[in-house]
Amino acid sequence: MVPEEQETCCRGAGAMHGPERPCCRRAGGGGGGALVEPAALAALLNRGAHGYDVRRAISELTGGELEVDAGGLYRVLRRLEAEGFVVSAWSEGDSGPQRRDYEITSEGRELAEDWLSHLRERQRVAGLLADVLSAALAPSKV
Amino acid sequence: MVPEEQETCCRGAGAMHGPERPCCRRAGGGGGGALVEPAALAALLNRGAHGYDVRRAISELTGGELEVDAGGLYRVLRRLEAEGFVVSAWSEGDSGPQRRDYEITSEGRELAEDWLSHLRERQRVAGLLADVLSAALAPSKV
DNA sequence: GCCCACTAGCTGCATCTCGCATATAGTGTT
DNA sequence: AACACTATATGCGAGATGCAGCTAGTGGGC
Repeated sequence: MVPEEQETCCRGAGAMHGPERPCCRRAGGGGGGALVEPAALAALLNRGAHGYDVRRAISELTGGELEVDAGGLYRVLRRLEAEGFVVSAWSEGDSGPQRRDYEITSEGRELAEDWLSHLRERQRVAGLLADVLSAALAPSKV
Repeated sequence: MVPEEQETCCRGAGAMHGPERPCCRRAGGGGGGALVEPAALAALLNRGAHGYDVRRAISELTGGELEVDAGGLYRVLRRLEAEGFVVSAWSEGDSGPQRRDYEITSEGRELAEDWLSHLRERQRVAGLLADVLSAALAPSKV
């Protein structure tokens, strides 16, 4: 992993650098849409883990393209638990800082399926709009 | 008065149906990411028009898949003007309610190009995450 | 005359996600 | 002791969106 070229305007879900173009700047909030929650679910589908590990898993599963904020991830995990999509328990006996082990529930699995279709839909709409934009930018090149 | 049929979840940013799943519910804010601005730019690239017409144009260009909120659209247009990406003028002489005609500037065209690559990137990331989710959901079906 | 629908523009308000900074602990290293 | 790394968590502000509501002009039905 050699991230020398950080051209990616949306490294995480909206990291940017150039204060020039608002198009990128506007990725601040929901810029790319909700990504952390589905990413966390995907990581937990593979295997139960604690938050810090989930973060690493997300990075690995996506080839380092999705680096989620740790704070945000913990928030998402707590919320998912409050809504019954994951369960957690303090992992005891280990040395080191306390860890909270998460596991996905059957409801969480259903939620992941919903996310899947949702993401496909989002992908489709983004492509559709991109095509429209592309056509509008180069009408002569039809 | 609680609206019984709240089908609307992400009608604009990605049509959905299930009212239960928070995956859809969370489309409230940045749910599908910024779409109104690029859509407005695409509409104005085709031809200058007033806001209400831009809204119709967006709907038509996307085959009715993207129905943006009128209020939000006006807000976006005003902001785009404040930043120099479009210009507007009150259209006079017409009967009926006052209309503000918008036209895209050369800077707006550049912005649209940025949006294009941004959308392609977003499309790619959404697809990537969808693939990861898909693989995690059906590991046996490799 | 009165009410309503449609076009047209605009403003609040609530909600959601995200990134960055910061606080807390425990453990191991220098 | 100071520092780095793991691990969890909270505070704060920014952006984008949807919904409801307000102003105004025009025209149609009762």
